[in-house]
Amino acid sequence: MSREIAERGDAITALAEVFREHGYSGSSLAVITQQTGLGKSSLYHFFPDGKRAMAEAVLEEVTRWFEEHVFSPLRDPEVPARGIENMFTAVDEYFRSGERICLVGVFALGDSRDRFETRINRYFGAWTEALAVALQNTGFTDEKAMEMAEEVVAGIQGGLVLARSRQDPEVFSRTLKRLQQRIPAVSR
Amino acid sequence: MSREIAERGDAITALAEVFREHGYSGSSLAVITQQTGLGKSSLYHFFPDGKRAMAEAVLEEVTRWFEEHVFSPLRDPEVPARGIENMFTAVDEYFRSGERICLVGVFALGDSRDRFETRINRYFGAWTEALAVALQNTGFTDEKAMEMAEEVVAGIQGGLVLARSRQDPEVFSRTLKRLQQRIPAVSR
DNA sequence: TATATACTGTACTGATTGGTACACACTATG
DNA sequence: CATAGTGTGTACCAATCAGTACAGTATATA
Repeated sequence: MSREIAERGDAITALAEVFREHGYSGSSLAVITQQTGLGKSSLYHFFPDGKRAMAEAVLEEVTRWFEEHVFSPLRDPEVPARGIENMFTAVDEYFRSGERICLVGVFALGDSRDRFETRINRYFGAWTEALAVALQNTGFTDEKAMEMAEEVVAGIQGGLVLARSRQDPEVFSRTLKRLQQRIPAVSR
Repeated sequence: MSREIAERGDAITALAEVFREHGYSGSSLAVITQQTGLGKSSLYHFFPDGKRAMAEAVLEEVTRWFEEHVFSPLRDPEVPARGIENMFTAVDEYFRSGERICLVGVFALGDSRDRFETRINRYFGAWTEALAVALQNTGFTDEKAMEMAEEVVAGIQGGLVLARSRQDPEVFSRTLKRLQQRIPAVSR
């Protein structure tokens, strides 16, 4: 019967793309099964608590990825400028230069906001604070660092919204470039 | 039977709040009837083409409002600085200093993106271009004006996303202030 | 090769979805 | 005060929703 045995990790990767594309309530089980290629039985095998658990797992994985590839390098006190540069390249790759949008942002604006408010809050909180730490380490005052960190994180989200709205990924690339130039330690 | 006779305009205003809060697919007819106080029969009386037509009407009304109160003043060649200042105050009021989010942004990130892509694109296109015109009239070169306009519109959207995500409207207020300070003609 | 565990297809459930039908009640006009 | 047009409540529809049950088939370990 079963040809290709799936793993939970693969399922999460596929689910992330579905939720990113359709939002939470737009991702019906029918859409999910079709787009992931996994039957209901497989999905409920990996996620016995259903659709909500699927979204939780996806949010957790996204946060984990950013923690490892973006937030953690930012907190390194040895080479703060490298952490910031790394953030811009990692973010550019992750969002495929503006062709992808931020799943956490999608959840934050959609009807799933209340359902996942803690995770959403933590994701953006961790990002902003890690970036502020890096900025402090490049010489910013605490206050200015927090201000700039907020500006950059908000700017990235806005760039994604605008790029998606105008169906022009270049908007995001330009936004990233502009933001990077506002940070002396990494602008060239 | 009917106590309070409703009008189409009132319905649109109420519908806007529902879609803003729950997104398109999150706004079931049950949610809509409950939150607007209008029965199905009233809704389908005003919008014979159903839910999709309700969302179209809301998008049209939002665009009309911004055209009148934001975009049009920006295009006035006589007093460009006043148009820009007006934009910041109008936007601050409209989004209730960060307690509200952008309905067009919600639609842009959600599953309704494809359904309303033309309207979404036009809204942000009109905003960016009107602002660019105003910036040119304050002395920016064409290129710099377009760049700055994109930065401001994206910044506003990002500020809204972050304010909602962190459940802290102040984030939006700070974002607005920062953006305004980047424009010489209106920073003080 | 035996057996336990991991995975999956098919068929169902009750609840909710967007939408329709139609009788009824308001209100504004003549 | 008659009557046309506007607005509304109730009851219904087929389709889809998330979730469950269960019999099956793969794979891993021994």
